[in-house]
Amino acid sequence: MNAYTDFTERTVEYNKLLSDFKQLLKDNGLKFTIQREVILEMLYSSDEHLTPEALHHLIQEKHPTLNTGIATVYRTLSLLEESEMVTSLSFGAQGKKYELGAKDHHDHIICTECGTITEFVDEQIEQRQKKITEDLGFIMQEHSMQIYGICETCQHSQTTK
Amino acid sequence: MNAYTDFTERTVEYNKLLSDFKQLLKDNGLKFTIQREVILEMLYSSDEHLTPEALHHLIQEKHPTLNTGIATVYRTLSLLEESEMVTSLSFGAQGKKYELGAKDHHDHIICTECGTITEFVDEQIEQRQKKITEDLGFIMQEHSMQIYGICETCQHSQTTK
DNA sequence: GTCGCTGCAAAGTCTTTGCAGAGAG
DNA sequence: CTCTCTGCAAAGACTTTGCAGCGAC
Repeated sequence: MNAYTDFTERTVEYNKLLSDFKQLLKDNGLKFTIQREVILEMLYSSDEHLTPEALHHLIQEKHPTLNTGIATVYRTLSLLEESEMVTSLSFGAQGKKYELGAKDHHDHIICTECGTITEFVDEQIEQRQKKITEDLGFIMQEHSMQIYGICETCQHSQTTK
Repeated sequence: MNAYTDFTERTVEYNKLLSDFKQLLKDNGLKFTIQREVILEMLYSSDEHLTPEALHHLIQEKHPTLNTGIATVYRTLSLLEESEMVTSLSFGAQGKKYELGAKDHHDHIICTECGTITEFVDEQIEQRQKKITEDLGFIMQEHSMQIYGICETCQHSQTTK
């Protein structure tokens, strides 16, 4: 269904992520704690764009004994964002959502009915963006694009509205 | 310097905006108040992407006698946004910025050094977005794109950093 | 052992809401 | 006149911070 997900690579990918994270911590004299590991793991395995609150909920559900505080979630997300291991998205609604940034660059298409976020990449647009940036005299650092629309599922259930 | 700004059209454009706004209010049994007019006027004349707070400041500066409250600014912006007369942008940082939506569609390139926002449109990307959306089975409603980089001015003063 | 990390609760931001008087239609 | 708006202040939502004990190294 989704050509971009290759399950056979997940473990390898996650292990790399984890060791990158450990390295990052070591380089900065920070400690590798269970809470930090769990946050990374949840971000990785959930494959979703999570709000800090949703992430916190998920952690309490999967690892209830840890009794992780929301403050730790915020602190770790900030840490990960500063280190560019995760990216934050703020689409209109209140609050941010986070996703792992280790994945390849991609853009988002958001269903305005059900809120689902789908990812995509288009090489043609990528190149065009680069050109526009240069034409305007900028040095490009990053970019993001969102399309808002109604997904196939919601189109079909549209009659109920 | 900016090919997209045509000063001869500004008054006409603003008057249209204003009468659209009055019509909108009338259609919904709402009242046309000085505060609402001033908010629209400031949004129009400032040509910038304003935060509610910045807008409030600007209003207090230009129309100190009105003593406009921040709550009114928020209420009016929500009203304008619902009616699609303004668009809100949320680029990473806390809080939203607003811009008049009556202008033609455009995207944004943001300088990560000085925060300046430049607008642009690229027909090629527009069309590509449409195609992608269709390919993914979505019905497109709107879209937004942001490029982050370093503007020409900041590149030159980069040495000071 | 040391020094950073964590949970808790308190403090900050930004935004929304309730209310009584002011003002548009 | 009526009914919506407004400013004010209080309440909410989300995020950050201070602190004392806990745990990684």
